[in-house]
Amino acid sequence: MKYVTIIDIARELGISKSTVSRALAGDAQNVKPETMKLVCETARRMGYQRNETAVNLRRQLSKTIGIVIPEAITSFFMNFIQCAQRDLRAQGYRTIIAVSNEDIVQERECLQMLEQCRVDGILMCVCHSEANSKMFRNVMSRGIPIVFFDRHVRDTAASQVHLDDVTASVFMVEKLIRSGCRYIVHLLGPAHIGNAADRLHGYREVLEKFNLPYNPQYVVEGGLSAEEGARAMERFIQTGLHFDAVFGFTETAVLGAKSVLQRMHFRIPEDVSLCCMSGTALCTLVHPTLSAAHQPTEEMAHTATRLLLEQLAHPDQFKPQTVVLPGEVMLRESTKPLPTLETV
Amino acid sequence: MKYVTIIDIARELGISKSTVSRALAGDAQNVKPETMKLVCETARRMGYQRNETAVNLRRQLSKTIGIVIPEAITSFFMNFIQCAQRDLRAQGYRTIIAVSNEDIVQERECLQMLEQCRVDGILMCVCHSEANSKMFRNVMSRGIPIVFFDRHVRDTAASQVHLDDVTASVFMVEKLIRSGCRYIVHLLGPAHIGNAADRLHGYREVLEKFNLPYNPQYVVEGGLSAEEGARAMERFIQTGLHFDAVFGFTETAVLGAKSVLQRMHFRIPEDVSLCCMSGTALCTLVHPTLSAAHQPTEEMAHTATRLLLEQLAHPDQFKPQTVVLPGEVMLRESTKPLPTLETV
DNA sequence: AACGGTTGCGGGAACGTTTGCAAAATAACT
DNA sequence: AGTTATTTTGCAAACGTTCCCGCAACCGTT
Repeated sequence: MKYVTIIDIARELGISKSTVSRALAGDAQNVKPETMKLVCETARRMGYQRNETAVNLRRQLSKTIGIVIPEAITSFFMNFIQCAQRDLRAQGYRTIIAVSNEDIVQERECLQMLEQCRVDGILMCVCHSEANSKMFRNVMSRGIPIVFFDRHVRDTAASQVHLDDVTASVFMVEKLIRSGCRYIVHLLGPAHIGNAADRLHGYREVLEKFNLPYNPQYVVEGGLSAEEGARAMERFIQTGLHFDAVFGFTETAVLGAKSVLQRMHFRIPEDVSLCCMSGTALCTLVHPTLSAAHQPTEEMAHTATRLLLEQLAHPDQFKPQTVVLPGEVMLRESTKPLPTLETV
Repeated sequence: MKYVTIIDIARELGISKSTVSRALAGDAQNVKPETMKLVCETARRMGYQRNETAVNLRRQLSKTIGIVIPEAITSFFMNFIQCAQRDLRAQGYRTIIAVSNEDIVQERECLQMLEQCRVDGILMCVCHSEANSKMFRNVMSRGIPIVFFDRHVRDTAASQVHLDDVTASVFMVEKLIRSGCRYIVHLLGPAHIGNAADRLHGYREVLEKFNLPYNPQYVVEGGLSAEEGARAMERFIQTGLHFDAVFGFTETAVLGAKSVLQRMHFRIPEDVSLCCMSGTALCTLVHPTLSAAHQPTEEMAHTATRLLLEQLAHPDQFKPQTVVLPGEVMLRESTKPLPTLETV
């Protein structure tokens, strides 16, 4: 039950706790090599484990970074966390994860909890592009830097890193059209997620470029979950409108749509091409494999932690930065192959 | 940068910090109602956020529970964490997540980190059934209770909660046989995961029950990941042995096998039935949907946290307990339907 | 008017560590 | 040997809480 403290070690060796502290900190400037060795050895022998709580209280910082994510189902966030955690641990930071469950009230609670834990900084993926922005400002005004990732945040003085949604969706929808699709359903993301507008924008841009008519009936709220996606698909099918492709805001919703289509014996991709943004490893596990634009998860995590660590290291010369990363589009079995150059 | 402390509040009101502390703690016994209201109001007004670090140092505990998981890809662990987190927060506990990446060295580091953070207890899913058992004993001897979940741990004095692997696999394999399968491949889990033996045991038990021969060539190491599962499937197919079903240790490996089969135009379930243990929501997203025995994730999380909290509340009267939960078998499209009673 | 009981509050030590400053011990010079 | 640098050590304060202990003020009882 009782942990060994530096005082125990000091008593054991008949020296002062200051010296023990310095020795364990490896302060070669101020402690004789022999003493140092002696202290370190007895510390190991006695099973000393430094009390981080005391250190944090003394140092007035926690060496802890909070990570707030909206959900913990998609592997994207899990991968992100793992990457970020690795980078942060390398710099001696712990992490504490908080899940907002796509709920702005829970998101506020998460932030408050992180503040009480005196985190030094926060990596955050918001569940609403503006709902909690005054609270974000509050937190930052208390000197806790926030870096937003993945989802856009409207007018903030913080750094952000996210996908180039417009370019990626333009790329993706263009592929659909070049492969022969003309009637493309878009499963729209929720309005409160900023990226939804960008992805829709990309979709419309391509239609315009190819002189195809934009029909709002082909844009349906697809939600985030597989269930919502499935329901959206069913609703669209009931309209009786002809379609030959589905381009979705996110993977899970499209997978929901996919089940519906397959259950109704649509052939993929012969009858309907399927593709989405925000793809993860899941896309390669389903059948047929799903074409998708992937977030550069690792790069996003590296960039976000780098921005945060830089801000922590030099709070004075901080300039908010928005890093936009290119998505990687992977064409798989769920979309028709592009015509070869010869046939064009 | 500077947080408001109880001393600031005390100074503001011209009273002592003791009173402030008591008032904020809601100690109605020892503080006059008016004082209490006054203090709470000024605290809110001044934006007071209690310093958890100081509290923890003083209280000699951290109100923090560590959760160690082997990976963060499967949604099982994510769901588990979310459930556990909810239960723990309800009791005023924070959680800190550590991922061992299926590596025993990293697992040790995780534990050490948690000790340094002075966690009050640990929920743990081991990556090896015995490799770190002396360290587990060490941690527990220091008074930090551990509850192991999901994966079996050989001879430990700690509480455990896991699936009834034998029964669930018996049930699953029986379904295969009753649906007409005779040549069932088993994708075996890694030897260092205790559950693998139980699941294999269930598989053999059913064969015996139905007087079917046990052929070790039909049992192949399937690993944990989709890649390993795919490779295992390929290797088995190359043996040229006839098979009509695959029963896998885990979902991801079976999904890997599934891609291989589908790419080779095996029809599922007409040519090959597919099913697995450790199913998650993923099973319903793939096509055809995958029959699986599901872990009762929420129940497991509830039970594990309950055991841990009980042990924390009454360390003296602690008796290690092993709770074995029944799995829920879901038959989906990847296995042939059972013959109806009339036809039997 | 003196007493015991309650109520509300303040003083101060403690939790384990770091760190500025001063003191002591050692080394390096005259 | 004496002085000055230099290295090595110890003292004590601080971080923000909690909580034991004691003191005062008030209450009701004899």
